[in-house]
Amino acid sequence: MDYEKPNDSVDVVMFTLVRGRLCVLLSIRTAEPYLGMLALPGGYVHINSADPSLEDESIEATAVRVLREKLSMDAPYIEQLYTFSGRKRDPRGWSMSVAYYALLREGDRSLPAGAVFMPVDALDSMNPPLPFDHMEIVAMAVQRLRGKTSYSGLPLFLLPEEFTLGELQTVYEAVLGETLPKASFRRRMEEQGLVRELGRTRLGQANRPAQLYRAA
Amino acid sequence: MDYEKPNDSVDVVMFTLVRGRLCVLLSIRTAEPYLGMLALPGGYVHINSADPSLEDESIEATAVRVLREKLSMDAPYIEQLYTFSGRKRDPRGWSMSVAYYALLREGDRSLPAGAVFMPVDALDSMNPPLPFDHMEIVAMAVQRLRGKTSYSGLPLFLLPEEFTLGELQTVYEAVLGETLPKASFRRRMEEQGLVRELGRTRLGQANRPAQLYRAA
DNA sequence: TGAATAGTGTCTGTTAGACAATATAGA
DNA sequence: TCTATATTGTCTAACAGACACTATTCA
Repeated sequence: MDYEKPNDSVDVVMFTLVRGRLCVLLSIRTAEPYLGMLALPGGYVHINSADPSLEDESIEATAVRVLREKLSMDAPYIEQLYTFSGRKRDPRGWSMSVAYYALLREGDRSLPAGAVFMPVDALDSMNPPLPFDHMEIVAMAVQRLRGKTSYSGLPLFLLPEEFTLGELQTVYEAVLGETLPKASFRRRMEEQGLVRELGRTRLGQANRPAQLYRAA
Repeated sequence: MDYEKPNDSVDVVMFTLVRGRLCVLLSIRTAEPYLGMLALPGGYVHINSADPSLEDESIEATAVRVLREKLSMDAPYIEQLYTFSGRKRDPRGWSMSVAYYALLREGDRSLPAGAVFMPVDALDSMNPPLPFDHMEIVAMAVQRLRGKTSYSGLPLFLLPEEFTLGELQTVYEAVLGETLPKASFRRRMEEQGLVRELGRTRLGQANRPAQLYRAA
């Protein structure tokens, strides 16, 4: 194998909720190109044939390591999104980036310096826009998240471990960008067995207390 | 970038129908490792910073080139599946393979020497099994194909351009591995606007002739 | 008591599948 | 006419959304 090889890296779209809005984590770049600009956190794959204990087990391990090293974060959900490639996406030359998206629970948030949560619906009007093809990556991640939200319990990873059905519905609505009928939503959560009732309630509000649930 | 880099390659799961059965294309390996064994067709990404006209525009272009060069085939549909990675999947060392799956129309078939179409439901009992992690790749491709089949017109790419609704239903059933209710199937194709009636019929059978359709 | 949200029940239009009746070619 | 498949129509059970009624806490 003496041919030229692409640069292999990982980019992560980390979603979370901030005051009920769907946000992605952006990080200020500390190296060229685009030094100082906000971009998706990412990094190179680590390989070390001399000492395999120092290398990434797989590209997903790279993604997990990037989140841990650069942001001290451990996401409860991470999934491969798509692999972006070509000469033009990175000024350093032909590159391949395996994009992942991850979900972080609302409130799990001790952001290191240089990182921000940006509302997804504000990205379009961001100026300057995200470098590389990161806009495209985020767009695909949002599309995937919405798609899976419509038939799965994925948004459960955006909430604390205990939550009410009202809170869960609010999260679904934030992700999908539309309101949902209450009765149908509750029926669906029950019937699909996505949640488990705890038998405790959340008091302190001037209304009937809500049952607490966990992901099933 | 003076670190070690993974070997980047592409593997393609090419689906087609042979006598109504869903098959994948396997190709006899002409190089080590696993020389002489049946495996998914694949190849390395071509990069050439000296002469960009010789290089692959993207990893998808690599997949298309592999099909063309090694098999003289041009698939009407190709889509990225997943990226597999790690040290152990290839004895040559840490590697990354972007897997694609493609659909070929039934009948478009002038197979080069060393290539075969293997029924998907025969793969489990293949001995020796496919090398590398190709079994896993095919399994994921079948899963993706079935998933998309249940809500899209993907199997249209497995048929000749003109077909009857009966033929189309047979293809859906071959892909999904289950029979479908006729009336519902026809309603769905019409309502989702997946097909267009041509106004011509297919004669020659001892029964009422069927209308011919095309993908809409 | 009133406000606010939680939780539940009913109704209705839509739809997927079951079933079967009719249509039309060749043998 | 008979056989085989095409095509269409009807019925029904299941379900999603609309709507609204009841429940329960704090102010």
